[in-house]
Order: sequence, then structure tokens, then C-alpha cells
Amino acid sequence: MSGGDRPGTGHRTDGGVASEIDRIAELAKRRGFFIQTASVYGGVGGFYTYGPQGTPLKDSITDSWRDLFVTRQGNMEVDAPTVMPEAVFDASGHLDTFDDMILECPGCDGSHRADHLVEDNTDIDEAESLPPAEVGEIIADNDIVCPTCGVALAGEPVEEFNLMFETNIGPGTASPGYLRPETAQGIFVDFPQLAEYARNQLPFGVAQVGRAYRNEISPRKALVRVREFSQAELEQFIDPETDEPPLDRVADVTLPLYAARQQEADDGGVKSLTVQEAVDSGVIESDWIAFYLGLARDWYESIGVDMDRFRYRQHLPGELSHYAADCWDAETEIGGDWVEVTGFAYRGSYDLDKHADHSGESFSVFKQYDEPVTVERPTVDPDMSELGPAFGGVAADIADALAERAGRDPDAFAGETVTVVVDDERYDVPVEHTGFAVEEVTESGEHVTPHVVEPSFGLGRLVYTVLVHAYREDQVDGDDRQYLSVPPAVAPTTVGVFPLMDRDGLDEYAREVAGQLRSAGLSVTYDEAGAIGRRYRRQDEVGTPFCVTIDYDTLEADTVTVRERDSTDQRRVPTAELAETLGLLRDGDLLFDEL
RNA sequence: GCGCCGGUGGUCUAGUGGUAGGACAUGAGCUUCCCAAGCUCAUAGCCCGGGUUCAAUUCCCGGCCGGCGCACCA
Repeated sequence: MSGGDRPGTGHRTDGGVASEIDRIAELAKRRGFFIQTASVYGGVGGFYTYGPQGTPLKDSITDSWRDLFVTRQGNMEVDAPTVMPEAVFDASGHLDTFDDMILECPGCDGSHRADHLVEDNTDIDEAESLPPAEVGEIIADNDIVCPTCGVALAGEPVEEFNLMFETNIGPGTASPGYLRPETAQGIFVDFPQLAEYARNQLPFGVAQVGRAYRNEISPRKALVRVREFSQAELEQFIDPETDEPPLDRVADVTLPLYAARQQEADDGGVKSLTVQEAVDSGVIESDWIAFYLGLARDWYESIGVDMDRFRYRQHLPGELSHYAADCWDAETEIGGDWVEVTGFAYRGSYDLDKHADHSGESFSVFKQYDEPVTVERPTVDPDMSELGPAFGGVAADIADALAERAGRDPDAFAGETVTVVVDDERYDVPVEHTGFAVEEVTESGEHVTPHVVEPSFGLGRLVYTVLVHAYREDQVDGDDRQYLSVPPAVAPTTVGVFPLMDRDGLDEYAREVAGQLRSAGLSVTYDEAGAIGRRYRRQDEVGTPFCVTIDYDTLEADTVTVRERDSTDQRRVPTAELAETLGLLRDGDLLFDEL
């Protein structure tokens, strides 16, 4: 029944979908997947605590991500602070671009982005960078009215709202700090050291799993939009000229692509292309983006995302962030809405350039050529003892201009004099005083500022997706059943162990088996309370894929029954082989039907 | 942030100007040889603050939280 009730594209608000979401929300609360934080004090919007089931589920997904995107790719992982000084976000652009100017309409109480109003009604393009007071004046001067109700907005205050949580580092307010709105900057600011650890060899990747914070105006929809969330990010640093991803490893993976041109055509349909086809046809421009879309697609499936409710959507040109050249979002369908669970952005050298500019440090790597190359380089060595007396105070500027001219236009030095312009004044300099020469220089490499390809995963949204996509209802022997069909590898608990009866030694035996399985590294729940069917259902609700029951035959023949969650089928397995068998089942190296 | 609606045990709910009833779940016991059976008992609740009132879970105001719509989502 997994794919049978799949909604189409677009939004649905009918009761079937909504009530399914309600039942999942009820299950999540009741069984401890996630709970509202500090509810005894009335709760606080946009903050959730992962409960006893949600935490291992989230951890499993995180571990699986780390295994694929860090360990198996040979990437590094770091763990940066969540608080960073102001300079970091000044450089990254978050201080400006995260700072919205809100203006409330006195007529309809609607709130609008003041900078957008200015951009829409004047020929000013970047009102975002103007001070709020000036934006307010522009609105008054241009008689801008509310786009909703038409009331004049002149004189209304423009309020600032920054999505970053602000704090102070140390006593007083002299050193403001911010909770990071994304984990990425923690990697970028330490790029010089990280490049050193990578022995300056491009390409290399740096991953980070951690919390990020955004003071959202309006948190919504459980884990979808929250104020504190977990990201798993990978910053892949590449030489854009030469580095190629190992595309052959994912060339045949089929991607459900919803490209910008399809969105603009508004046909609503995704197009399935293999990674290779998408690259060859130019639908995906960057091979690196294509590589990660391929790698991630199979990963999503492995953690339990329903691939019939999944797509890769390309950002529309107007939607792209200030830093991104191309961006694809992985989206999953939750309750009729498409939710971004991952952004795959080609960030170019934007971030490293910004931090280089603001810090004055070098954010490039020296890339050695295979063989040193000899180039002819025009140079100057001005004779300042001649230039000084001749040109006085501007002599130093003239020397700089000569050096610049030599690099750009060496032919200018062919005659008796060379003319340079400094501050709109022309100066004729005798070539013999410039020290002009063409030297043969051996270059062993060049400085390259890497480009960045960034897959950024929202772990909470993925946890929520897996819950929603795994949720099933069916009937067993005429009774309704709810269960979570999560893959065994990510299930919060791998196996439930029950004595058929809590007496006759069955309970002692079952406790012993549970202990053995725990010692073997399995995640085990022991339960002897209530009828056997009730215990199966308890485990079904939290997605436990296998249950082991110790019965009277166990005492005779030393075999137990293993019951599978989705099918409710049972097989007998020798107790001695139990731990190994369950380990294989969990890791997908053995199928239940093969027992 | 604005608008509409809502907030009763762990969960889902009934109801009320005189402080609350059910179902499920949970715990103990009995029963039970593989899928939420039955019986007994038990635990557990009116979001917060202010106002009106002899009396407020109930009515009014504000807050907090949630759902939906708008806006926002670098």
C-alpha cells in the first residue's frame, strides 16, 4: 500500500491528507518522537525536543549520512561553535540580507517588506542595503501605497527584523555575537587551516553536523519550520577549471527532475533522467551538483523517503540566493505540500572571496602545475632617483601606474617615452628610467580560490518526512493497525523481545536473550506486559522491524520465532544464530523471506 | 507580524457560572500457548495572568501555544 495513495503535484487540503497528518502528529506525541519544548511553561514556538523514539531515529539518519557523505567520500568533518562574532556575518552577508525591513499598513494591518515596496515602485534596485529611515523617506517621497488595500504608507515606521538571534560575547555589549543561521560559515572562516590539513590538495570536502538558529517570524507545521534545527552540510571545495566528480559512480541513477524550464512551462510534471542524461542534455549545468544529486537520491531511499513523493526542483532565476549560481532543492511531499529537505547550491567562490576581503587573509590554495612553465613577464624597476625629482609627490603613484601598464600593455614601452595617467593627469616618462624589462620567469603553479558545491541537509525535516512516508494503516485479523514501515537500519529499535507468557521460565529466558542481543550491539526492547498481540502492536507503532518471541518450543528445541513488522509473518530461528541473523536483517544483507 | 478558529488526564474527546465524565493508553492483580480479548483495582486533567461575580474550566480582556490564510522563508 506504500505508493497507492500518492498525491499529485500541487497543493491538497482535503480531509484525507490532513487527517493522516493529524494521526501522525498524535502518534509522534504519544510515542515520543518529538514533543513541544517546555510545554509546562506554556511552550515556546518553534522549538521541539526529540523524544525517546525520535532521538534514535534522528541519530540513525545522521549516522547514515555521515557514513555516506563523509567516510565513504573520504571527506573531513569539523564541529564549529554555534556562536560566532559579528565580523563573520558581516563578511558572509547575513547581517545585511537577514535583516528584513518590515512596514505595517495602517489600513489593512498587513505587513510588507519595505525594501521590496521601494524596489517595486522606483528604479532603485537594492533598497535592502539602505538604512531603514531612508527607505521610509523614499516611500513617502514616492507616495507609495499599500499593494493590498491602496492606503498611503507615507510616515509609517520601517521596523527592522533580523532573523539571527543576537547575543553578547563576554560582559557588556562591545562584542556582539550571533547564533549561526547556517553551519556553513564555521567551515568557511577556518578554510585556511582546513586547506592546510588537506595538504592544499583540491578537491576536498569538509562536512559538519550541527544546530543552526533562525528567529522565524512564524514557525509552522511541526518540524518543518522551527527556530532551532539541525543541519548536515558538506562543503565540497573544487578547482572549477580542472576538478571533475567521479560521475561514473552515479551515472545510471535516475533523478526525478523538476527543472526551472518545466516550472515556467507550468506543466507540473517531473522528468526522469539519469545523472548522465541530465549532464549531457545540460539540464544540470554543474557535474558536481549532478554527482551529489545522484549520490543523495539513493540515500534518501535508503532512509525511508518514498521516492514517489520526492523530487529535485531547480531554483528559478529570480529565486536564487545572492551567492548561488545554480541551486536544486530536494523536496518531499508532506500533507500535500512540497517541503525543501536539502539544498544543493553551487556557491562559486562567493564565500571564500568575502572572507578573504574582510579578513585580509588568503583563502586560496597554491596549485602546482604538473610541470613548471616558463613565461615571459614584463616588469618595471623605476629609477626613483630620476622620477622623484622629476615628478615630486606623484612619483610613487607613477611608479605604480608603470607597473600596472607593463603588465597590461608592454608594447607601450617600445618607444622613447611611455605615458601614464595618474588622477586624470598625463605624465610622459622616459623609458630608460622605468627599468622596463621582459624577464623569463619559471612558474611552478598558481593560486586558486576554490569554488564551493554545497549540499545542505535539514535533518529535522528529513526525520519528519520519514515518519510521514513510513506511516501505514492496515488490518490484522480484522483489527486496525498503525505501523511505521521504516527501513530496519534507521528504526529507533531493531528488535523487541517477548516471552510468550511471563512465567514458566519463559520470562527469565527472554531476558537472557535480550541481554545477549544487546551485547551483540543490537538495539533491543524487552516487553512482557499484556497479551502478545498488544506487544507486537506497540512495536509496530514505533517502527521496530522485528520481534522475537520466546515460547514453550524454545525451552525444548532452542529456537525462537522472529516476526516481521510489515508482513506479520513469522519464522523459527535457532537461538544460537539469532544475533547474527538479526544483524544481517537490520543491515539489509539478508531478507526476511530468505529465512 | 496580521486575520479567522481553537486550547479539558499521556492521547482523543463530552460537558458545565457552583472545580468535571467517557474511550484509548499506562500501572498492579487474575486470566491467556502468537497478533490491541475479558474481569477487578489504581494513577492521571479544565494553558497562563487579569477582570466581572458570592462563586470562573465556563463570560470578558490580555498573553502563551496550536491549526489555517496572508506575509516571510537570506
